[in-house]
Amino acid sequence: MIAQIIIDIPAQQTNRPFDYAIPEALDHLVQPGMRVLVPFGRQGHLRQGFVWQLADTSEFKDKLKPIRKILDLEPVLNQEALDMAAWLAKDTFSFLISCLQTMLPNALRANYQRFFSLKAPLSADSPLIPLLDSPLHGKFPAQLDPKLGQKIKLLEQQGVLTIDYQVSQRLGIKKVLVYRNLLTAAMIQAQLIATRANARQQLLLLNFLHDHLTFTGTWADWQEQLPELSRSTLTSAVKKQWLASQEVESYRRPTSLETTETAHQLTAEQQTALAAINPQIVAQQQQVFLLEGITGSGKTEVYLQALAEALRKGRTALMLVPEIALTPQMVNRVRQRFQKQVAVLHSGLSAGERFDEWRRIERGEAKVVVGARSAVFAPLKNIGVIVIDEEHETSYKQTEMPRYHARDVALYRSSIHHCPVILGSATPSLESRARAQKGRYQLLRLTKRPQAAQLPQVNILDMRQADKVSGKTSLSVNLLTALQQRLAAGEQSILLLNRRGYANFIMCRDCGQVIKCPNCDISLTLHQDIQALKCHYCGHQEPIPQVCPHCHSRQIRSFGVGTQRVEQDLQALLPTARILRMDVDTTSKKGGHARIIKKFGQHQADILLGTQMIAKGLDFPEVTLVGVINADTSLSLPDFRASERTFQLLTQVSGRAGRANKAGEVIVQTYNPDNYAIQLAAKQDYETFYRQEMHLRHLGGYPPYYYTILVSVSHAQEDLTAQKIFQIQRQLLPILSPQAVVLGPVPQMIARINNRYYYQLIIKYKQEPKLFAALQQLTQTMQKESGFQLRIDREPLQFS
DNA sequence: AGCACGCCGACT
DNA sequence: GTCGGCGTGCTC
Repeated sequence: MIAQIIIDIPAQQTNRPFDYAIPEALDHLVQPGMRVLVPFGRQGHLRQGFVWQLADTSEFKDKLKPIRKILDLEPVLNQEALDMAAWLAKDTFSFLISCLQTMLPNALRANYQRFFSLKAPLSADSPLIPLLDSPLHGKFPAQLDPKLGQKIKLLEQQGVLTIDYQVSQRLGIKKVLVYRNLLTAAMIQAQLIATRANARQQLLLLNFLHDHLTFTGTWADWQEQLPELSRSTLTSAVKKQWLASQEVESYRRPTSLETTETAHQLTAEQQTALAAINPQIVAQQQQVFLLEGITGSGKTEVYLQALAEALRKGRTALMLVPEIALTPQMVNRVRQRFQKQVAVLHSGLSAGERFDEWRRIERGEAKVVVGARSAVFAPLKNIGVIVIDEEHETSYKQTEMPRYHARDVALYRSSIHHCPVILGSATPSLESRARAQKGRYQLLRLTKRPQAAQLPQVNILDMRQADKVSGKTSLSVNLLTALQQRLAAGEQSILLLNRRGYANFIMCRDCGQVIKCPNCDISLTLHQDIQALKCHYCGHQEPIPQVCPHCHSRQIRSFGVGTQRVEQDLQALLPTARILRMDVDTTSKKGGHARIIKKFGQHQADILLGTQMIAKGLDFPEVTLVGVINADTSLSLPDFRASERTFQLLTQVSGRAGRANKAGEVIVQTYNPDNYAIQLAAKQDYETFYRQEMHLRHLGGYPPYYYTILVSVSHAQEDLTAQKIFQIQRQLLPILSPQAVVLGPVPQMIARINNRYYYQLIIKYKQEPKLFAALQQLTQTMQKESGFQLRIDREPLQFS
């Protein structure tokens, strides 16, 4: 037998299977979907590969090398997954190997170790005895004897043992430090006197210990009780022997919720929606629903009851949520409904945690999967319904190979599993809404808020006329006054800084030169906190210069509004306000995002200041004011989706104000008060926006009236890059119909990144039967052209 | 990615 | 003559 194997070659210069001989010892063990180690190249170095297919013969019959080792006793990818990989590779012009790897948890891409657990002790003569490290637990040796492997597999089939996998790098059991008080009440009194009055944190800690002598917990637990406490105070307290610290094993899935939640009473609209969806789950029909519901209209309840219906029918369910909306609040709500049947996949998990969840899904222990983009590949069997919440979110599209859109993958899977798909949003993408218009999707609308909560009062503030706070160009007196009022009333505010297409750069006032990245054609961004200039494309970093590098003038200043700058200004204007800043800088650390949200949710701050990420799916009942500092910066982007993005952002952020019993107010500062996107977002009027925007897309010949494909080439030499893109254009033009439009070739908006030059062209088309094959052909030929990189992006969300 | 093969210029 | 620079192509 011959095994055709997709090999993981780092450079990914090849996209076809390689044939290998199956040694006799592995004869009936090798199956498609298994990972194997094979010798590759002249040196015969071992590489990991996926068995793609089995075959009887090979045209390389005399050159065949044998498979060296199998890494799985059961395939990690079933036939459905392999077929999906083939489809995905073709659909996104990607390499098969990259598709196979994105479908697996990271842990399986690297080395891992295998263990087995026994249900009962083995008999003394069992060949597995040498592998045991405890009576019921054994370890696979690095080089497993194939006969032994066969034996283990047989025992697994008989249910005598189960096989567990662990990642070798993460093999160490996760440990956390737990701090425990050592002081008695009397000792605390003594220390309180002995400690200097300006040692604020230490006094804080002592006072807390006085009232909680037995308090024990991790750093996170302490911080929850004493938000101001720094970690170093705890460590120094250990040194002074006030506290003892101890390493304790922590489990990867600590959360098991005691509380349960049952289904809510449905509104009439929610009932109508479910009455349409549920029969399709029962009938196993591949029907797509577009659930268009204003913020707070209870879309989630519809999802949850649809998931429940799938489970009742003995099927599984998949729910996709944007990464940013995968908050503990959100996850807990699903867990409370479905308890242990839920598996959660998100980027906050370590490789080990993620793998544990993946295994639970694969074994069928978890029947409901909640996760971000890549969870669409979750190894669920017999899917009954797929939900995509906030379906318009751009984060569903992956920006690297394979450039898939989770929505398209979901539609593919629904056709295999014969199940309905629910796309939900308050502001659907025009593509989806247009398909609903044409009847390809069924439109379901939720227009009312259940608890009769009223929509917030939205005021559009014309910044051309408005009084501005003296010395500040970005803050109106109205907004400042409103902030002061909330502060006085003890209520919370959210401030959105729309930073899309807007950054903080440094320019010389004498010669007008902007400081740019030496590797890329882009200005460097000022980061006040680390006192450095940073390139957001290649990561280049340099200190802030004192004089202009071109003319040596001292008149170099920063321009633009950054969150750090606004935070400083606000703090100066509102000295008593507790301001929390949320942007890439403050959330990059693991869990930083969740920590800020938690802090704000517990009302430990008065103002939450941040970029787009504060707009998504957060629910803070105490917030009564939402301010948008610059509504229109995203309007001026050279992107036909600029209005759509602005509308979505403003609609979402406006929905954040006053959701419970308190009335909310929204202040939108803008230089384009008459713009339709801004006007209609203020009214939360999606349908009118949809019609108007569709009209403009029609006039401009943009999606959803046309499909788009971006073809981009890069090379270290600019002239070669330009030549190549024109050559590609000449190749493609003859096979295109007269209806297709080719835009470009042009240099990319940022034409040089990391010392590579980028040129692109965009094809707009309706129906081009020959185009895909030609592009497929192009990926093949370009592999042979060294130094060039080709990128083909179907339906790109960013045209740069 | 590696690594061999091969074509060219510079050197003991 | 021969050593070694790196551009090019292959790996079942």
